[in-house]
Amino acid sequence: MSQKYFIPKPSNFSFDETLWFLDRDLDDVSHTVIGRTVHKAFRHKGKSCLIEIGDNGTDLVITVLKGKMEDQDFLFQYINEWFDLDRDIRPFYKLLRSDKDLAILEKKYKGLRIVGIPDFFELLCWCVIGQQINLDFAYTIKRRLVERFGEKLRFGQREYHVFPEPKDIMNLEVEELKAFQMTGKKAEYLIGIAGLFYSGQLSKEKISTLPSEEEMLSELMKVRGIGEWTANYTIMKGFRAMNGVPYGDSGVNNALFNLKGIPKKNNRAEVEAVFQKFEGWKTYLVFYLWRSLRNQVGLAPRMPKD
DNA sequence: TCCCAGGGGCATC
DNA sequence: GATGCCCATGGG
Repeated sequence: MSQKYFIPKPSNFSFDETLWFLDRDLDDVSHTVIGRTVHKAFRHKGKSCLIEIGDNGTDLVITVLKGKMEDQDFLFQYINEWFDLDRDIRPFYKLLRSDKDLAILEKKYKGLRIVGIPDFFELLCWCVIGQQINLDFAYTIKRRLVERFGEKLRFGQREYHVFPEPKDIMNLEVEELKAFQMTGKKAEYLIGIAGLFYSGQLSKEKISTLPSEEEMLSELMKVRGIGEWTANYTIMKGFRAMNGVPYGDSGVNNALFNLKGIPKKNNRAEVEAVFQKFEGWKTYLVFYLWRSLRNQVGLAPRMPKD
């Protein structure tokens, strides 16, 4: 008999939007969407397991498909962070309604919540890999890396992968990582970040205890390979920060061009002016703007030419 | 051929 | 602090 857990769904939460985001038309090795469920393999306290998350109407239903999950608190906390469940997002919708260009985001994507990346090491690796290249290519590189260095879990006909641990990356040579078609600099950053995690100089606990988002940003930006964009992306996706804005992000720029006609370049002041009205909910606005770039699964991004 | 992708480091002034 | 260049690859 497999273990099952239930987490009540909060109001203003759309599991379908969550699934849409996890799937999109991208090839993310970190999880697998099957029907109206998502499968994910991860490691906790040295043990690996595979879980399925589904929806019975009133609850999220978590089934442990393989391995054992003895730490229920960890599991619930993980899913809470992953799907941003314990947040009342009504104030965000109130702010959206106050902007005539953005009000449509509530109507179209009601119940969409931020989908995070709770594993801090995975998150930073993903940031570095994704810098400056298109998403399809970034997911391809990540898949190669995970399939090569991450633990494999087989269940049924499928093979799942756990993200590699710092010790699996820290002693690699730059040339080994360059073979995955990343730049030499990115290879250096990944190896360096893995070393910082292994030595304990960088950890989720350490960043979590900082008293403000500003201090998190400046601490993160001390790390080689982490600039303003990555630091903001990191506090958004890994620390549930509410005012992270990855300025310069092409997705944000494209969305604000589509919705508000704001230029895509040299637009810092105009972009800041939009976000200034969303104090306390800036991260949510970023996420909804990204959502607006794609319609449904399988459809190409909607990005008008200049 | 050129520019852009969910950038960042570095040299140079 | 701002500016320009480099990195590597795929797609338009």
